[in-house]
Amino acid sequence: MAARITTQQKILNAAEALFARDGFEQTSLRQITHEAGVNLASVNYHFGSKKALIQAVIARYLSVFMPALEEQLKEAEAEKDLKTQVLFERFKLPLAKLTQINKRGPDTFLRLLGFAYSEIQGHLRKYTQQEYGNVLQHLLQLLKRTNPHLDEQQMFWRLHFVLGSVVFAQVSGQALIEIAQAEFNQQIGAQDVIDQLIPFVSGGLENS
Amino acid sequence: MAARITTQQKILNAAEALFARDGFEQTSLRQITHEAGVNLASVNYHFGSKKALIQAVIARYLSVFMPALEEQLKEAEAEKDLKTQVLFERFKLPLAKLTQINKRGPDTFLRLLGFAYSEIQGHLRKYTQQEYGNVLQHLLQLLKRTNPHLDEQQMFWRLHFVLGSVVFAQVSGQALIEIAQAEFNQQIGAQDVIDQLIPFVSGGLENS
DNA sequence: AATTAAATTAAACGCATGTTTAAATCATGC
DNA sequence: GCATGATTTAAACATGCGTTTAATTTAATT
Repeated sequence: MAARITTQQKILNAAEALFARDGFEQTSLRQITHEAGVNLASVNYHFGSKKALIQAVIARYLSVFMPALEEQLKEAEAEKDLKTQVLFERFKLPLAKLTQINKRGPDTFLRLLGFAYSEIQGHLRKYTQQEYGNVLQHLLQLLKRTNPHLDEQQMFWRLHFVLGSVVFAQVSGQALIEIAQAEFNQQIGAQDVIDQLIPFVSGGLENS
Repeated sequence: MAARITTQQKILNAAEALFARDGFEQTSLRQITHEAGVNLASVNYHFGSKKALIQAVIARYLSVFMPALEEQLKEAEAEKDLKTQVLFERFKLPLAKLTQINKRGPDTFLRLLGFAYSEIQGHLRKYTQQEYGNVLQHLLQLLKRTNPHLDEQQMFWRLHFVLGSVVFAQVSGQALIEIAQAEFNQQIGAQDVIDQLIPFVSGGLENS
């Protein structure tokens, strides 16, 4: 078959863009189907429900991101004097890989993640844990190695704080970028935010 | 007049509890009025709209918190060898003062703040800036003093990351607390989360 | 006690949402 | 080329929302 875009793909593409821009609850199926140029009922036909569509959108990104991250963690594992910040830097490549889904894939993914965490807390955590629990365990193990001074409980909380910072930076990101651009008179992109974020979360995680 | 609870207060009390638990958009006026034991229409009669009710709920907390914070900042100002972490510790007292509104006031306030930032971004920022801009400026000035190695732009981003961590910790807080309790077999409260959070945001902000 | 204003009430309005239905259209395999 | 299954379509459905209305009850004032 030719590279024709199916209805399912049209829906996924329109949905991820709108979800990333406005959030899951703020985006209606009517917006999505209008944007995709398909019939309203086709979402329920192809995906079953809005909730299932959300899951499908996120799953598409996780299926690219997570294996790439695991590969990076394997490499980090081999480093002899591993530092927290260097470890976090290794998130950049898997993130960049998401351009293969979408030109603005990295931004899209992080914003989806942000909304997913603030809107449908339980679901995503469970799904990620179940599907990619080993990758997250690997990350935790490496962080323990770079931060032997932190006990289990401290590590638990700080990891979630790190996640919170990332998520917040993306969800509020666009608004903040605009404020920053006005304030500092220079062009700022999502990548710059990541570069600012990494020393912050590294310092936060490491602090004794 | 006696200390009878007015309809307005009943609404405010029910609203803040439900808002803090489920978020602003997830909470309907029908829930609120049912919980408060008043008529549905009374919200619009006394407050004008749902949006105005949200603002009233938040304003009640800010009007207690912000002056108390300003007082703390004045004292910090006088310290001779001020550290970032010590500065952040000064948030604890103003937070604790919120028990005068509600026994669970500190928790409630932080969760409201979290939802406010993730749901109605623009509004709150503008309102806070307008009403308590001087307090926030004071905080910024003290942070610059404890972190002379950071330039304007770094400080801008890190301050927002700090805010993001706090907000996230509260919004996802209850879910995380339950996970933590199951994992570590001990009672954990919102105060413990704050205690974990302070070294994290301090370290993140300071990191060179 | 009568009058006037404030507050409460039940009901309905208008609108947007996710979902379902049933008919029409398309594609595919025999 | 026709029959069968998959897909698309327009319409309606059921529900929940914030808000408004108009009538009633309560409270305060004269």
